[in-house]
Amino acid sequence: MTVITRFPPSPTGFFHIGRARTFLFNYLFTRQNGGKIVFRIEDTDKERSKIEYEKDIIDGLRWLGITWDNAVIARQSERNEIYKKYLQKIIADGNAYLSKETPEKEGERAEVIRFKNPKKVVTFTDIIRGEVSFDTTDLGDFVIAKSLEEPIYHLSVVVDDFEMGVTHVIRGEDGISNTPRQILIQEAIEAPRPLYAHVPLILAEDRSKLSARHGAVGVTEYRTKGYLPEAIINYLALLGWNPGTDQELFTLEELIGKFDLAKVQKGGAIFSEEKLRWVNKEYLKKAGVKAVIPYIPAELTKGKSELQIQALAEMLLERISVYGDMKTELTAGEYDYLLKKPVYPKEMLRWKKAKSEPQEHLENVCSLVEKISPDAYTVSGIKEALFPYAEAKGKGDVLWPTRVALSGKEQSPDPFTLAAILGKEETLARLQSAVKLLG
RNA sequence: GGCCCUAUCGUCUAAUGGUCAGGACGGGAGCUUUUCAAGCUCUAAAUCCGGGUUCGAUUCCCGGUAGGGUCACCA
Repeated sequence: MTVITRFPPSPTGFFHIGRARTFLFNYLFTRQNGGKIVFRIEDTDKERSKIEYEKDIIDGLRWLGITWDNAVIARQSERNEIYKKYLQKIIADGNAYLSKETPEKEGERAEVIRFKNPKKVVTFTDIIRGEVSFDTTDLGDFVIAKSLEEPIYHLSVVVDDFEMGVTHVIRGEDGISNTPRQILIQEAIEAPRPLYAHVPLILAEDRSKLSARHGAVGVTEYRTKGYLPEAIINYLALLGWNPGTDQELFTLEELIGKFDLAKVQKGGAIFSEEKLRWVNKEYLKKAGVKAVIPYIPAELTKGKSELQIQALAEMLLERISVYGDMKTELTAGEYDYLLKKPVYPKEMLRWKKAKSEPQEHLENVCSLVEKISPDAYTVSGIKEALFPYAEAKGKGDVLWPTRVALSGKEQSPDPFTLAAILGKEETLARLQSAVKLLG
């Protein structure tokens, strides 16, 4: 039996991180079984469906690298003829009927189509949860369409899943209570019952269902913040599933190989951006220095040579978890010393444990820097030039004032890195200013 | 409230009818280092409660409690 699953977003909101994980689980399960995924836009609600949401979902999926298999995306709004056919059958069989109503809200109809509830206990097997039973009596005769031309979600889903040959319905736990009425409709149209798997919800800090009121929940927002798609995939896969080993970092291929739907957790999991940041940092390290360069804010690279940018990128990579951190820290003034000449009290130039005066050291450092050839003016080249002197005179005595002269800060990257980023000319200028300040 | 689902460190989770209940993030301490960052090492921290079953339950059963989901002419 070929596995067929589906991505059935309703374009009534931006691409949510929780939906992304549900799609990911569908994706992993289907790929490992050599199956097919049907992408289907559930836009039967014309008022709430918006093209911008649809675009956001598709863009987000592409960015994450989650693929589907139908070249043309199915669209429920174009399938009314099909639903109508099934509605007519259900009515003809006596399983549904036209019902007179008293409209209470705007837009409500005086006549709708209600399903004739057989009032029985429905039991289905959930791959994640085992047997689940519902008594459908409490559901009453629920509405399945506003008219023959306007089906409601439950009807269209069941018809589509049947027509498209869906074998596995993998969806969020919030869909579990929809299952009994959908099974009832399946039975009415004589469709086989797919296998169900209800994955636990992603929760906010307060353990409620993660939603827009909890801040960043859109995939696009994480993309804008500078997260790597691989990191998000990796983190999301681990939220509610694990391979049973200590491994935490996986490629998509590894996930496809190791994922096990039946081992998915039953309880909801709180989304931790803290941990996502850690995963992302691991991926940043793998991507390396070259990958950081395009993301460095232009203010920091302006007028800098390739060697300088290289040193800058190395320094930044060590300090960030997400590319967007560079922008955040820049805005916070974290890198002001790279943008303008530092201002600091001259006492700062003296290391608190110093045994000698900084002025002479700074003068000597100046002349050592002077002698470095342009192509050796790198972090390691500068270190090579200065370190023997620093070791001879006391590392703190020499390096502390050098670093402060370049950054004007108690805490900053090391002086070799700073010198390489600033460039020879600026480095010398700053060292000379420091000497002048002391003199 | 009805119905459904769930319950191991703060968080994500592993494990077994018998272990010092393991790992990761985050926290704390230390090492390294001119400072910061990074790195390394160490450390604190959990089986919701009450009954059973059992020689023995975190694990199996029942009850409670707590949390979540869902109860549309939305999806």
